[in-house]
Amino acid sequence: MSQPAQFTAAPRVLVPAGTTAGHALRDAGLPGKGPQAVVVVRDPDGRLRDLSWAPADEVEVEAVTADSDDGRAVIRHSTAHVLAQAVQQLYPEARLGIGPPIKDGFYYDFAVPRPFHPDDLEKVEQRMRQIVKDAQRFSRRRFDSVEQAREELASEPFKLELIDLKSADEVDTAEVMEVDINDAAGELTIYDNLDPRSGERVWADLCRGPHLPTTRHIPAFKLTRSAAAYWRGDEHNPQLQRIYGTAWESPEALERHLHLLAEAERRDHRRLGAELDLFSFPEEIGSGLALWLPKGGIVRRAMEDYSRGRHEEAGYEFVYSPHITKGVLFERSRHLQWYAETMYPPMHLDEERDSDGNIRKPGQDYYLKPMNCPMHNLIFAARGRSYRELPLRLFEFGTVYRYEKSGVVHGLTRARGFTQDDAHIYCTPEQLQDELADLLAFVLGLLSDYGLTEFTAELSTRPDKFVGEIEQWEAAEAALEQALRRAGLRYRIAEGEGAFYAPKIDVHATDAIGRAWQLSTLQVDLQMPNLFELEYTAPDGSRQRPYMIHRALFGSIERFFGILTEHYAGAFPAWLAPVQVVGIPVAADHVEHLMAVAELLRGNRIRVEVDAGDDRMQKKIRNHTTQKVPFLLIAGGADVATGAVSFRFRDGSQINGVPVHDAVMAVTAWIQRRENASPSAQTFEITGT
RNA sequence: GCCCCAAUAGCUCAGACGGCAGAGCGUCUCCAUGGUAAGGAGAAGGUCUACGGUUCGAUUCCGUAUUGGGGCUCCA
Repeated sequence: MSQPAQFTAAPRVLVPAGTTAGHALRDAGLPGKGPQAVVVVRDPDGRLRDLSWAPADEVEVEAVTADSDDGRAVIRHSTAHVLAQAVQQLYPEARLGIGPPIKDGFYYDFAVPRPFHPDDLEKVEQRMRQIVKDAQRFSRRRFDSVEQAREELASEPFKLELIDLKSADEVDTAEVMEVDINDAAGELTIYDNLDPRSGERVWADLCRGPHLPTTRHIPAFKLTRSAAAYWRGDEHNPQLQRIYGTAWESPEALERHLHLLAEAERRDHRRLGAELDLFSFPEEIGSGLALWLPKGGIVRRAMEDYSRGRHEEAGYEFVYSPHITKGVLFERSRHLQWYAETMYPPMHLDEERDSDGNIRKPGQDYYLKPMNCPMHNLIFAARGRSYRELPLRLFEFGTVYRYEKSGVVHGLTRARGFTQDDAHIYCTPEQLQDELADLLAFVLGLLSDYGLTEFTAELSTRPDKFVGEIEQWEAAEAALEQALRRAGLRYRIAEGEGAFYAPKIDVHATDAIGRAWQLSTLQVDLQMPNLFELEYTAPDGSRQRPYMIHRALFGSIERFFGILTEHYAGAFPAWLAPVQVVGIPVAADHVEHLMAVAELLRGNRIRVEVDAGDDRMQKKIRNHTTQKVPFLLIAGGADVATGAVSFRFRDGSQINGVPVHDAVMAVTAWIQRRENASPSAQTFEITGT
């Protein structure tokens, strides 16, 4: 069936005066069931309305279907109401917080005497299914006055607080909490859940809406977890118990989502790190401090080697700096003033006391470095600098230590000790624009070489806590934005999210299952050169202050390694794989032949092993496939006789009887090309017999 | 840092109103020499995370700590 390209513009329908949107849609023949069901409508002002909405005059509305973003939000929000009702029926003492839709689902916060246990969630979910089956009608009702609302919601302290906040206009609740309790006319509304037979009110919740017509219209949902969360996201407020769930336009869509979650779990780098012998986090070392095992070490070094080569080509100079320094350095950089709480506490050294215990010499505080930039500033200042040296690009794989709060540490992606691929570029004001544009192109190019190809960016501007002059900040922000435009990168502006000393660009990459990860960061720093009084001599002999660009591409090697592990689900491209080739003899007689092949490969710097153990070959294939080895070379009597080997790839495909010389050349070429695709009989262009 | 959950062999996990500790995988030994995802037999392997408490007796119950997980907050 050939059809012209479809623009999926939402259908529009005229709603005559005195009838409901729902009726008009039904008359227009739009579906009320299935993933394409119309769940709400958008009025001419762009506001979403219940299907029971009956406009005073004839209007044209836009149908919002269940499988649209807005449609899903309505489904999820309605499901959150069902969750709240179920919880209050099972635990009558539970008081309500808020229950907004979020990415992929919804949550609802409750004040309860006892936190929810996983078993409780099952009970709640069962009750929710009953409520869905009941087909309770969501019915909108407007309060006549704030007082009336206060009276009706007297037993719900958090709802009262919302009413107070809203009527005092203290906060924009829509912005702060992703929910709005006022309707279009600025009036308070409540949604009653009505029993379909008796029409009696079963439950009610302060809400702006809109909602599905009935609870029966919820196509598919599932509760996922419970956790604590602070009321209105502020850690000074009481902690509420939050229940998370997910809801979708169809059971199939829910299934797809759950499958994606399972897929993410399968790819979890912490799990793969153990299975593939890449790294470990021994308790004896401490939270957030990784031990790299030999196989992880190989991958890491391959990553570093390639990055180092690219940086060399791009004119970077390589430096090294100590892990520990006297506090005076970080006083000068202001880190001790602004970020002391995320630094490991100092080591107090060199103090001397007399025999009475009185301090004779006060000693020094030494700190582990949380950043490399102050060190690099000292390298810049090690001697006088000329404009001829600029841009000066100092690069270091610099290991830093940050005392992250215990709750945020997460595998390699958020560790306490990690190594930044850190560089600082010192340049003249005239060079800044081009340097930034080149840099951004360099960043995207390098990341692509590791197999990440989809990028977006974020421009973070001046935060509340900042140093320096506002005009300088604005100039730097403009320079960054210009670089983004020149790179043609899709970006959004994150107001106030810059570092205390600099605005920045963050580059996000999308992985194989569609998750966005923040990777690279570029910052234009105006303050460090001032604080360190950095200078270069200009052509006219005057002393000038350079600009400084901070940048890290991987962010941290640990983090990037973790992300790549998840991106490839542990099946690294051959050039990064810890073991690139394993030779598997059909029987012991064929070991010698494979040893000779391995020797040839090893001569080409290929990481190759021959499995001469006494497992059966089927078992060896299984073992090395599980270990995600890209090339398995199998040899039996036929191969030995003809001077050949047989390939088996990670996907199970095979190429048999390839002459040894051809096989060695092809594998070597594939790896030296740094091919990111996974080799298979289809992609690996070589013929057998 | 806060809330909840968890911790048993190298790994994944079972287990017991409180009374000598279990499986699979892995490891080691032997047999088997097998053409594309688990051949067979045997053995070794444990302070049941740590420290306190209750108890005749604690891996099991209680408390604290450590580490991990899910969130909140945070992420220079």
